[in-house]
Amino acid sequence: MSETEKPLNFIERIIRDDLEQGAVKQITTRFPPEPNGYLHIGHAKSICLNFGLARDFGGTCNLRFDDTNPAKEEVEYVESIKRDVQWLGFQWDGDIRFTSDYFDQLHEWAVHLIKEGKAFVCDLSAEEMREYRGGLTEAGKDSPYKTRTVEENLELFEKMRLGEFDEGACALRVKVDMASPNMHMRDPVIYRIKKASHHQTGDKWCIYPSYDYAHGQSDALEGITHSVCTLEFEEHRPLYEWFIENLPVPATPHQYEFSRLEVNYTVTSKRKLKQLVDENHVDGWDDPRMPTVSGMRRRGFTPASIREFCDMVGVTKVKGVVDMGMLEFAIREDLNKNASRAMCVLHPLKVTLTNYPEGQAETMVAPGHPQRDDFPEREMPFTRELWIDQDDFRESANKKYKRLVIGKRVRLRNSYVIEADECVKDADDNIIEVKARIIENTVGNNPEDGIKPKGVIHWVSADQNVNCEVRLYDRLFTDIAPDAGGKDFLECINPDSLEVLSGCKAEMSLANSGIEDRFQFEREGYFVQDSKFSNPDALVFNRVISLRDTWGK
RNA sequence: UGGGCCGUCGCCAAGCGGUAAGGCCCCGGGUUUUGAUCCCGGUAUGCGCAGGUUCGAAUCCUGCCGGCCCAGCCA
Repeated sequence: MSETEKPLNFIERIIRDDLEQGAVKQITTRFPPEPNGYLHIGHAKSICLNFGLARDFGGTCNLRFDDTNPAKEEVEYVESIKRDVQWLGFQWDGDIRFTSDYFDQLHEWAVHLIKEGKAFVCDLSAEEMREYRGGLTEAGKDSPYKTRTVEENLELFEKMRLGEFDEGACALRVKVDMASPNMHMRDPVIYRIKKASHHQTGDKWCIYPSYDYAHGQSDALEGITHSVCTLEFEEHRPLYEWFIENLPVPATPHQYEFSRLEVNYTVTSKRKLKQLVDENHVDGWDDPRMPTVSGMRRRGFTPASIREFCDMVGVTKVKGVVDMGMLEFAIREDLNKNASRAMCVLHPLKVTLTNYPEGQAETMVAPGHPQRDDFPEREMPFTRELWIDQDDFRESANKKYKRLVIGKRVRLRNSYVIEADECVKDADDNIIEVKARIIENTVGNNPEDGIKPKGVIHWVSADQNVNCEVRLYDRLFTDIAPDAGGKDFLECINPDSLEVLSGCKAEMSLANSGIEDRFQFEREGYFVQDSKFSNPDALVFNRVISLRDTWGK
């Protein structure tokens, strides 16, 4: 019992201690995406972490859009993010929050900092500011505008707010320490002019708070106890704390950092993902090959499998790259347990059973799931002409090949054992038909002559089946680290990442499947009915993931 | 080169001074009307390296080495 308990990660341990020591009564976390792109697998980890923490420790988790940069943000993104969070199985506490909800308070506190002599309006240009900031090894120097009086700063800041200055003409900066070895402490900008209308506040503002200034204060306003973010914000923590100490905020949240999730053979950079979409390398943000939450949804991943994957990889401060195989394991594990089985022939090859009467048909019955009895049985007609997969027949083969070979037997899944006699070829020497015979009385029984077939193949009646299109996906990139420095990730794109198969033949039970229904096409893999291209008259299935294959096709 | 952080099996990851969990991958074997699933078994005398403290060190100390991040009016 206790030996199977999962050890707590470092953040869970901090929370457990805070709760035990009474540092906090109840925890509140938040997932704070910027609505400037679609969520990807890395965000999924953050979502699972933040919402999971709240769930496991009896707290709550907010969804807050960090919308301080109207130039890059859009409502389309906030809508997709809301949908993705819910699809993943989480519900935020109360209403959706926006950092922009706090613009008034944030502005008021900026004025407060000015009055305290801790903030000033700086007229340095961006380039000048960079020069004054100094370098990694040398201290920066004070802005010549740092000595402006409180009154002057108040007046200038008000003029900024009123739109009297052009973008970039000046910015509000906080007086921290130009000599700090931490670059973020060198009098950072907390308000800048951006004459862009905002998706939430419209044209009310033309000055917007910076992330560093807005984030911690928003956390404080929402009563966030544990503000969890990724490693690159580690150096921002002293600044985060500086604001909390220097402003009359209602709470004292604390920031903790963990390493972001990366998966090999893919990219998780919003910029690159957006580029793939904008330059049409993929079919939109929800292309089934994309590592976005919407792409994975369309690909056929289940929310549970993504949660399980995030759980498997753990939470640490170690930068690492998780093997794609782990993600594949998570979805296979879920679908193996929960997807109903079906047969679908991807590359049809006709088999004519010469000893089976024309016009005759019997009904074969197959379990919906081999290990579960709560799935309804499937019925399928068996007829003289069938489809099997081209890969499942060879004129001759060595003994390792366990499928249909001339002169040999094979079991048709859930049906008869058959033996091949000959094959028919076209003018180009392509095999276009196999002539075979059923072995009598082998449905549910082994052949009476004791010659058992080596293998089992799937099939579909050539008379009654469901025609469909099947889309096979492979990894979007051929390089194990398309994101790694130096290379152009676009050149790593796998030209064969999508293979569209039309004229596939599926068993009749798939005729009434619905959008996003998932199946295991036996011996092939897991498939989902595509939410974009599939319709009742033209079914389209996406391969979520192939079956584990230790033989290698 | 200033500062911050990180180095335990091919990949994730436990371990918090008492003698290296687990998962993925991989390799054997068993069951099987899916070359799937499932079930058994195997895989670090060693924890970046070198010293030191200790009866005892992945865990403590010292010094190195390696990697990542920071000089946006992005988040």
